[in-house]
Amino acid sequence: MTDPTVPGVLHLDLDAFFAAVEQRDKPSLRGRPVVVGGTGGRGVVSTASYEARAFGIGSAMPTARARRLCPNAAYLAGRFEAYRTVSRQVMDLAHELSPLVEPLSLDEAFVDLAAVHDGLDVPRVTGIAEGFRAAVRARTGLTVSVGVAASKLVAKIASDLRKPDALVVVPPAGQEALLAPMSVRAIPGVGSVTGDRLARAGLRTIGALAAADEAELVRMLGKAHGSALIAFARGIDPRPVVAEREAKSVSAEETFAVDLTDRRDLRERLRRMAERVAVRLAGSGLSGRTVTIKVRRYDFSTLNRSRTLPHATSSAKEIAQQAGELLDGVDVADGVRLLGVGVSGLSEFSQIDLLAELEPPAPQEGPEDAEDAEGGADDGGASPQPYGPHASTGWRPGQDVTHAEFGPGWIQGSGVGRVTVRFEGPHTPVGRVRTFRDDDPDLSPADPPVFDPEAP
DNA sequence: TCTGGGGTCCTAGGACCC
DNA sequence: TCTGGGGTCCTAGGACCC
Repeated sequence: MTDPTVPGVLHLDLDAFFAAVEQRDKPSLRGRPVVVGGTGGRGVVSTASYEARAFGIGSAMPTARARRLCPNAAYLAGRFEAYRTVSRQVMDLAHELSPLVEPLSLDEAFVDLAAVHDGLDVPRVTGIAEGFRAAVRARTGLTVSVGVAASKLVAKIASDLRKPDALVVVPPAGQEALLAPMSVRAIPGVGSVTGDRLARAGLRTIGALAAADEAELVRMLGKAHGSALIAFARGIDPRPVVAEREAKSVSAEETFAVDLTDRRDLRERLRRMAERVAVRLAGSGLSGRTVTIKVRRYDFSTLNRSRTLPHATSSAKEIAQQAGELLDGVDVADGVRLLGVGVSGLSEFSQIDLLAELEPPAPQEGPEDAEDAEGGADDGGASPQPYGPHASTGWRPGQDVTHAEFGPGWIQGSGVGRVTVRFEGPHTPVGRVRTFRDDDPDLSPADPPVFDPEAP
């Protein structure tokens, strides 16, 4: 439980994280608009650099619209391996402040300072937070915004207040004055639907919400949301910082470049996604009892179908089998734009599951599955690929590569049998561009470049 | 403008059990 | 005959977050 009289909760939020890593590793992109996200026809923006935001580009915007707003930005597919490495470094630094670190995503976390410090006040937490921000910059070359307050709610709002590269400490006594005039949309958990509902009831600011009638709010938004929201508005947030939350589900999904209607094709894609889910389950030593498929249709309407097994599984084959049967119950004739599969009801891997994985496949499953696999493989080549030209060549914009003669670089673009590479890295000057045939044997994918904090 | 991929949490109805 | 009360599990849908 957090102490409402002490500014003991720190929230950290890396600035324009994915785009900032790209600009760090690609000198030619520094100071320029950079957009990381889906680069295909149906992609959306994950992160826009501040230079790109000046053009009106923001998260969750369709990339096609971003391209119209700023055709000259660099559009990159994202390098999650590199982002994970930086994230780990930042979380390690957070652990030096307190063992109680609660990551929310790759670029955000809460840290419970009160868990290790007594007598925290504004000057003390300011010193701690500035030291942390300096350490992040030195270790990763990136800027991080930080908010410190007496609760998670206010710490998170504070970190967002003067982004980028800012620290905001909210003393408990200043909390009410800060919150009252802010829009209800500033509260995490109030999105467009809840925001509109509140606005229709005349509740636009946190101050107005704080004075609202709780029973009415509960009627409008439901028990949990209604009472939590009014408490937040009144500055009451007793949620503790919780380290190491356990995963509740593991899933994979894919939006297709073109809506699909062929059942065998869909089934084969579902099977491949089931494999990815199974690999990740096994990687974390988990298995689950409930298999869910997600189907988004041509008109964006989405449905889920799930089935709970008497036992937990992490077998790709079994997940694919269950998912396939669930898909049989869904009408796909009008076109499917997204398909996904997930496993929930997770538990730690049991001995029984381990044995089942080691045993040969049950004989009665054999023939049918073999047929499916063959049909799917035949089908694969002719089917529409996700995200057009990049997927077919294998080169994705932003991807790290190395060339036998020219060394390390990154893919600037590809198409019509050619690929353009810029040869530079985090500690080089802006590099030169060269174009190759996209099947040039001298060109190969590479690991992300290593950022060296000691480099000049 | 036309909407990704990976998640979390909540609600509500029905089955089933005691 | 005609109708309890509570708890848990399952399924489906939806809001929201980064």
